[in-house]
Amino acid sequence: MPLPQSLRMTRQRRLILDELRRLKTHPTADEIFQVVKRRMPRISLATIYRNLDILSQAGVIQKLETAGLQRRFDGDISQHPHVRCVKCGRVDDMTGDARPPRIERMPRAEGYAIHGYRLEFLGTCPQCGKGGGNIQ
Amino acid sequence: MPLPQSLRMTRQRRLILDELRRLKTHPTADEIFQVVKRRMPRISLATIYRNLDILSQAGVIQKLETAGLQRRFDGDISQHPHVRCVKCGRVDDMTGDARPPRIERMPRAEGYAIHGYRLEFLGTCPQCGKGGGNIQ
DNA sequence: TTAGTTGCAAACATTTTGCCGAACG
DNA sequence: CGTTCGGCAAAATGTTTGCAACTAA
Repeated sequence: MPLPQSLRMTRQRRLILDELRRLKTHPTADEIFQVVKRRMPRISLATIYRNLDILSQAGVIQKLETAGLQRRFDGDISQHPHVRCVKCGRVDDMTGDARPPRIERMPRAEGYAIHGYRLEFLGTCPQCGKGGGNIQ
Repeated sequence: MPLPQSLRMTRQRRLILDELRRLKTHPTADEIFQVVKRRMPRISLATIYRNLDILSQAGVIQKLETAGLQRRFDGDISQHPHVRCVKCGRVDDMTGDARPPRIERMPRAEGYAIHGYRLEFLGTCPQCGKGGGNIQ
């Protein structure tokens, strides 16, 4: 479904965008839903999905291409590396030197035109590190 | 669900493993199902899922952590880079120098213990490269 | 005024689970 | 012969869609 000719800033869209930008947790659609619902109780999950889709297509937010069955979103559209906790699935920003790694000796694939790559760090988050971690 | 004390090599498991190793396409569970069904028509999709899960837990196959809603599997358990076609979702092996990139200046994340990273190349596959490519 | 948007419910797609009879070792 | 496994159907999970009413511009 292509973007419409003009985008309206509805109360719902504004709120979704504000909350996504406020959260630093790279939330899933449902996590955004739970937060937004506190301020707008009758909002529907479908509205969340539709707006996340429209906003990411418009380049206002990022749909993260992190591994896993659930999609996560980021209000920060700058390209920066993420860590994913292998135990609970939580995603955080990497801090410090955010420079991407230099890839020497680019591998090839027969017939493919390579455009780029996606890098995701794996680790154990603070919560899961101590206490053994609950697999979510 | 933990692995049982002993694993049996049933006809179903054998067939799933053989077909997965034969295919070089990093198939989804359903794609394996379609292929296996030709030789064992009464097999169930649940059996495919259960066996793919058990075999990957046992380290016999790989559950790929590629982006996207659908999981893909690889009968080759060596760590090697993959390309994903951004147009059709197909996944192929990278050939040539398969050495992982050297990451200088490892970024950090507060409180995380970083174990490693996941690298996935993006590109356009031979089919999608010519003809504009059909979004699947 | 009208194209774009919402809430709701229902549909969809993928993966998981409970049950019980079958079969591997 | 005990444990593991398979087939089936149903459930669970995450996402998308059709539609009539509503609303921002």
